[in-house]
Amino acid sequence: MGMTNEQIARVFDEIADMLEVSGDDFFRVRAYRNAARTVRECATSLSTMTPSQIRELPGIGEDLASKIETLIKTGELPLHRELSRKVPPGLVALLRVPGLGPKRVRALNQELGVRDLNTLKSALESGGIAKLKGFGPKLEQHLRQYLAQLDNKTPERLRYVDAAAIVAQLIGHMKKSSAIVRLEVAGSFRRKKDTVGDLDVLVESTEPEAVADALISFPMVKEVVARGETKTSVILQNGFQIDLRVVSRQSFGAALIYFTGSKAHGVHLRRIAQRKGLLLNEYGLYREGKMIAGQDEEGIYRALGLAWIPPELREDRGEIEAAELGRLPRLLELEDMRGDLHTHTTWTDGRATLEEMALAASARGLEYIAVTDHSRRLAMVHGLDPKRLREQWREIEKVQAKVPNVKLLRGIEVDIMEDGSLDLPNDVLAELDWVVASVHYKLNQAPNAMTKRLIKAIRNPHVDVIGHPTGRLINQREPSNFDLDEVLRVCREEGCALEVNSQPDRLDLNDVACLSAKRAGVRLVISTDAHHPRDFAAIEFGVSQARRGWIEAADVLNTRPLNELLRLRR
DNA sequence: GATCATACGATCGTCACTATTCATAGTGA
Repeated sequence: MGMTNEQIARVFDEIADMLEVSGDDFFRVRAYRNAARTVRECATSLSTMTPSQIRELPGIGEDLASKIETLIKTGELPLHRELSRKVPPGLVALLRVPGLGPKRVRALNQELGVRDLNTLKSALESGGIAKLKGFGPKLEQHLRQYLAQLDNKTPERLRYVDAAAIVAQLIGHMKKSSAIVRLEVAGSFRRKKDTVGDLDVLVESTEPEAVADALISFPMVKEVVARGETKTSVILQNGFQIDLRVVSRQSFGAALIYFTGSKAHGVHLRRIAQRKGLLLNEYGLYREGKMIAGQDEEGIYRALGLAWIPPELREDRGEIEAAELGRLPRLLELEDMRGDLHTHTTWTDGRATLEEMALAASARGLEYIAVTDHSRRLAMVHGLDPKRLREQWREIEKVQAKVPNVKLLRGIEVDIMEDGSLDLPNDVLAELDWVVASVHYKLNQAPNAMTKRLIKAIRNPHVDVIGHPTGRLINQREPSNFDLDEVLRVCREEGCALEVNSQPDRLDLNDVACLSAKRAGVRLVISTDAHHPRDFAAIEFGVSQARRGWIEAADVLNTRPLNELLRLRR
């Protein structure tokens, strides 16, 4: 049978969710969550491990080991099946509603028969929720607001990273077809937008039928919505749509421009073509009915008098004017990144030891990393107080001796308190090589208060950079509201940098804010916020956002060699 | 459910904030 670690982890996570709303023992729930995490992070496939090796994993005892064995052998688990039968599927989703946890969800279910978002809505309409034990008028009001906001939300777009995972599988599958000469994924995916609504797949082929068949046989496909001569559309099990277009070699470049977009970019290009007495469409660039370009993008841009424009810039935010003048930015490249200035270890909520992180950084060829664990305000992750921070410095010294080729900077991710003060005293901060200051709670402060809070932190001379400045979590949490221009002004004045956090659900600052920062003369830091060795790879996503924001290597502090970086500190 | 270790039974990351029960349960980071 065989199951991937991710699949096993998911079963355990679902069991934990279902046990939780069933009101099962909290520690049992946590045991399943821990196990899910262990399995997910295990570097070798559990299907290839012996039972005794599995038993040795931390948090996996006799019982869970045998459950894993059952899963690998049969692909399912009686406990999971039984719980799925007992617990309404929509009930688990209610745990994600702010203000609702296992206890309240259970109460809603037992007292009012609430099973999912819809029945919750009816319960709110018919009243009575506020009378439930543990519920009151305030909470009822919050729930109403939340549900109303859900209603006007546009359908969810996938995070770039999730789209990328689908693309990787899709390409692996399609490449097996010999009918495909060339394949490119266009659309917002190619422009590296932080979220992707659907996939536009462009294929060069002389056998459109065979290419369509290849797409339709992709295992994730749930439904074929359209099938024509050159266009096929399918919907995947997760609701994501893929549009396939088969084009000829001579039109490939024109189609690539057309389907990469953005729409505004395309409109602007066609206007330029018109001005020159040309016609641009998805098949090519024509003069008096005769094709003069179309096979590749460069040729079309050239014929329009433009330099080739990187997809990340194609938003009609001035890139066409810049291309006309030969003044396109020389965008930041992945290879420009020399160090990572935001990382965590097992001293707080990291999942790997300082040594493991240092070795991973070395393996990736990084020149330096800042070890920036949390400060004490984040009690849940056992945030560092001055005493433990100093203890960490001793370990940094020891690990540095073992891993000499990556410079380990003594850092902190210090919490910005509600009033803008910092969670560690200045004399301690003064001893550090690198200080990231971040907001982790009370993210929904009024805009004025949040602006003041950030500015006070920026004015602290020890702060090098503000971490994940808006606090947004893609599809989960809105960015906090503050006056970005004012914050940028003070950053510029104080020489404080802003972070582009590369975690796939943060990407914070986003592309537009990167551009604003650049225009305001504020330096950026692109970091991964790595909690695990494999997180270092996420730098790719931060770099993409920065590229979308016209960022060049010179705009980013951690493209510099170490000595230059330290000199540039304020 | 795992772990530790008085080898059975206790312990398992903490703390601040919110709403309601105004001292405490529930939630969230």
